[in-house]
Formats: sequence, structure tokens, C-alpha cells
Amino acid sequence: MNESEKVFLDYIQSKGLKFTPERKAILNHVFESHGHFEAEELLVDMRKSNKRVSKATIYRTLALLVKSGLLREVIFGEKHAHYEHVYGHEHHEHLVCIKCGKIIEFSDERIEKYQDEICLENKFKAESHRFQIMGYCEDCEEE
Amino acid sequence: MNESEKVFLDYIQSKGLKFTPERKAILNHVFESHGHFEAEELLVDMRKSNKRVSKATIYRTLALLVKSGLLREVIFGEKHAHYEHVYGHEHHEHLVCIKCGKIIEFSDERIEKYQDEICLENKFKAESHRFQIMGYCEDCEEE
DNA sequence: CTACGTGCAAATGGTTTGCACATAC
DNA sequence: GTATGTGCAAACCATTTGCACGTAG
Repeated sequence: MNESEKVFLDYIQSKGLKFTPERKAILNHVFESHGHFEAEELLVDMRKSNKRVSKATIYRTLALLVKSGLLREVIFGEKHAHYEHVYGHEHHEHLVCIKCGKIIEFSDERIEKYQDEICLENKFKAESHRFQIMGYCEDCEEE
Repeated sequence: MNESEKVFLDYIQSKGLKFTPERKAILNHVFESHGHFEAEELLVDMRKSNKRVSKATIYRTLALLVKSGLLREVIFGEKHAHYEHVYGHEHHEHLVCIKCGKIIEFSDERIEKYQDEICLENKFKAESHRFQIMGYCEDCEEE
């Protein structure tokens, strides 16, 4: 059993839920691969590898993975959600190319400090944040 | 004719579009009131003031208002979009309470500086950005 | 006069849900 | 054994669209 399975199993059990083959398959598929992905993409991808799970189960499991802290939902301005790994990855922010859709990640510890200051000023208790810059990547430079 | 009408009219005409009573009514309703709002809310609100416009026209006009630079679309993690005034308002960021939904605005010129630095490093041309901190407001402080 | 806009109702599309059957524990 | 999960298809719901009719310029 790998590390992400342990984390997930802990969560599952702490909630009195079951570690089904479907959940295991989705978990492993998610953590075997790529960074950002969408629900539909995951479904298609799993079909290709002959891991057939229903769309409903994909959605239900993704919600659990988010709650367990293994995944995060990211929204880039489209209608559908994207997901990215939290487990094993440093927190980072996104540059989103509004022409080709490319996502560039960056991280900067100043943002965390800054968040603390803002929260102090506003008597706010931060849980998470999201910093996205929308624009044009090198290849899509306007005009 | 007020200032926001002038801006909108300029945009409308520059695109060869028409300044219809429906568009005028929506524009005025939007700029007479509140900060954040949703499409549905605007519709209901206008009905109350006996300004009846179809849902389709609301959506079509909101899109124009965004393109003209008068409004901005903001997404707070729910499924439906929120809109806020750009015209006549300083750029700002949001603290979003994940319990009561309250939105606190803040602005800080350091964010713009960060953005410039990050973009330089990543050869990216920024058009806009979004910085949101999700957490608990003073009244909803966890536990 | 005619290109553009409107209202309506139907279509869309990602996501969620009800239900009958299956299974982890 | 029983609470939880799964797959399926139907439901949801914000938003978009096709179309016949209306109107700004």
C-alpha cells in the first residue's frame, strides 16, 4: 500500500466508509499520473486502461479525495472543475493563458506572509487561498 | 446620460450594436445598486421594480457589460457566477467566508507588484488576476 | 429597410441524485 | 447481516441557443 492509499484509507475509516475497489482504482489512477485533470478526462483515461467506473462514482470519489485533503479543486474560469494533487506537492499558484489554456505553476512564500497580514487586519481565519493570473503565455503573446 | 451609460454606449457603438431600452434598463439597474450580485438576483430585482426583461437578455447583456469593462465576473466557488462593478471602483481582492458566505473586500498595491515580478519571471503577459482567501470571518470563527 | 435584439421555450453540459441491486466489513 | 457503495438513467440548474417576431438606427 502506497502513501496516498494510507492517507485515503485513514480518512475513509475515520468516517466509517468503505475502501472499495472502485475507490482504490480511482485513487491510484489519479496519483499515478499528471498534474491537473478533469472528471471527464479521468473517466476516459480509466476506460482506456480497462478500469471501468461509472461517472457517478468518479464524481463521488473525487469529492472524497478533496475532503481527505489529497486533492484540491481548481477553477480556471471554465464551467467544469479541474483537480490537482495536494499530497506530495508544494502549494502553488497559477498563471492561466486565456488563449491556449496552458497552466504555469509558481509559488512564492511571500504570498503566505501576505495572507497572514491581510487576515490579521480583517480578523479573518484563512483556510486556503487562490491566486491566479490570467493573461497570455510566451507563445500566445497578444498581437 | 450618466457616466456608465456613456462608457457602455461607446462600447455598443464601437461594435455596431444597438442601445436598446432593455440594455439601458439593465445597465442602470446594475449601477444604481449594490456591489456583488447574481444574474437571477438581478432578474428578480428588476421584476420588483417593474422592469421586465427576459432571462436571456439579462445574460446577454451581462456578457456585454463584462466585455465593455464595466463589470467583472467573480467566482466564489459556487456554481453560479457573481458580478461586481469595475467602473468607479478601485481594483480589489476578496476574503470569502466559507460558513456564512460573507465577502470582505481588500486591496493592496503589493499584489500588483508581485504580479509584475511573477510575469517577468515567467514571460507572461497579465491581463487580470484574482486573489481570494477562503476561511472564516470574525462572526464565524471556527469552533 | 434591415441588421441586430428580444422573449420564449427548448437544448446544453457538467454535476448530482433516486433507486434497485451489490458488497465491504 | 446491514450500512454503504455502485451503476444507470433521470433530474438539476445555471447558462446558452434557435427561432419568429420586433425595433433601433
